[in-house]
Amino acid sequence: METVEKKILLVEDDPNFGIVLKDYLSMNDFDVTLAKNGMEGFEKFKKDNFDVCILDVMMPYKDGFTLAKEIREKNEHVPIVFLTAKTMKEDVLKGYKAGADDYLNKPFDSEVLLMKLKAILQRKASNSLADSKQFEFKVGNFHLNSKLRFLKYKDEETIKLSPKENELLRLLALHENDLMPRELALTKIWRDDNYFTSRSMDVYIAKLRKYLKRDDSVEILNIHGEGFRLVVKDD
Amino acid sequence: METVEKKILLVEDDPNFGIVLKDYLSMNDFDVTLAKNGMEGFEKFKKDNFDVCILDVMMPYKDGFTLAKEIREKNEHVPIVFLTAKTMKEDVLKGYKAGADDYLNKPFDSEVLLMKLKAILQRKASNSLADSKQFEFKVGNFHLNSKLRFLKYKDEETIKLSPKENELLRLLALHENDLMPRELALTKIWRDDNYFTSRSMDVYIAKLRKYLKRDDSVEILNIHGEGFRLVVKDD
DNA sequence: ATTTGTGTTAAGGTTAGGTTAAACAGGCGA
DNA sequence: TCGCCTGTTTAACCTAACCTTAACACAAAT
Repeated sequence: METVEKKILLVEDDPNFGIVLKDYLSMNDFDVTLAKNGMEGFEKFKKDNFDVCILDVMMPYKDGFTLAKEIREKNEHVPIVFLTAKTMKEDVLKGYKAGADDYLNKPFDSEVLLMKLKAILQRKASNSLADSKQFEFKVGNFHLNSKLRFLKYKDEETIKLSPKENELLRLLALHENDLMPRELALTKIWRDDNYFTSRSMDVYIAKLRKYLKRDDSVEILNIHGEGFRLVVKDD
Repeated sequence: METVEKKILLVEDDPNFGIVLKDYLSMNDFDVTLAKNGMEGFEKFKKDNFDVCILDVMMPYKDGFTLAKEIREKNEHVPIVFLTAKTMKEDVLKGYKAGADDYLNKPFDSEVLLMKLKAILQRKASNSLADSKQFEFKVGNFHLNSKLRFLKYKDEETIKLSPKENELLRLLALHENDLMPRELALTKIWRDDNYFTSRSMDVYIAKLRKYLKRDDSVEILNIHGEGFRLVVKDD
């Protein structure tokens, strides 16, 4: 199993710098969405759930602070990091007032940014108590959202999952490339381990296999008498 | 009622600087405990509950990083701010690794420190606070004014909403693109969760769907047995 | 060879949800 | 007081979603 990459919203008006930073962060296993200005940034923010926002302060039309305030209105908790060329004290103060989590002066060391992001995300993760519940997975070219109960293939179709389908696939994903014991699913999902629930589970395995057929690199294998194995082949 | 002053543990080996900073923070309504070295700092940390720790990095015997690690072992969440004279990248990285919440280079502006402290404490506090009252939403091409109970489509018609319609749409908007659990609406709006209130809610969902029909990019989806999801598609 | 386990499809039953319309309730003006 | 308006609930009917069970075929283990 692989956890879904953390989503970053990067709002930066300088296209060159924006692309470079985006690529750098992507290389470091972040899922980066780049917006070219404050307007676009806010639109993108509303349409998705981000783990961190990185905002350039100086942008035409809508500066980083204004954007930050709008973002804060929609989401009180999402961490915000400002980038600025200025090292003016007023700006720094304004930034913290706007709800910044951190502050970086350009030019900054990309490794430092990485560290800050990691620190912020880690802090956030440990802040939420019920974080043991994991509900987003990347399985081959599929994306499983176990909270909203859907499976998406390559930004194409969205497949709605029934509660049982969803739970079963989630359990398989949690044990990706490893044995997911029959008994585990039966006790966790069906709360009973008998002939009929076991057959019911097989029916659901068949359903999941049908969904997963559209990606050759993903497969549910049976381990006779033991359970199932969700296999994801490398490309 | 007045909130109790926030407690700060300040660990700083330079006595002059330490006293000055302590007084400055005290004047700004913090309850500051000053320790002259890492050893003393850790002892004091164990004996009390602090809201923030401010640690000098360069101290004899036990440096700030080592102290931070010890503190983190005892308390995973307490925010830590480092002070350092050095501006070395290695130090900054080391700081974030040690679980820093923020980082300040000496000499720093005391007002900036104050801002950072406020930001850190506020963030921590608002993490536990309930959702703020929000009354205006943009949902696709609609504009919802929840205070005046109307819904407007593209500067065209103004649709008046009944109290229940309004509250329900507001709840959905607050959870845009995310699950709005059935139970949440029933307890928040209907104050009772039974068969009939649940059916009533379905009737209201139908009404809202009728309103939202004029914009193809907006849709209320059902998640069987869980609740509803207000989805706004990209253009 | 026989038993036990799995793959798969389809039928059946149950519950949740979509929708419309009628019933009900309270406020308000005639 | 009566009727009307508005908002809300209840009822009714229908479809969709979900899950189990049955049935039959095949595979694996013994």
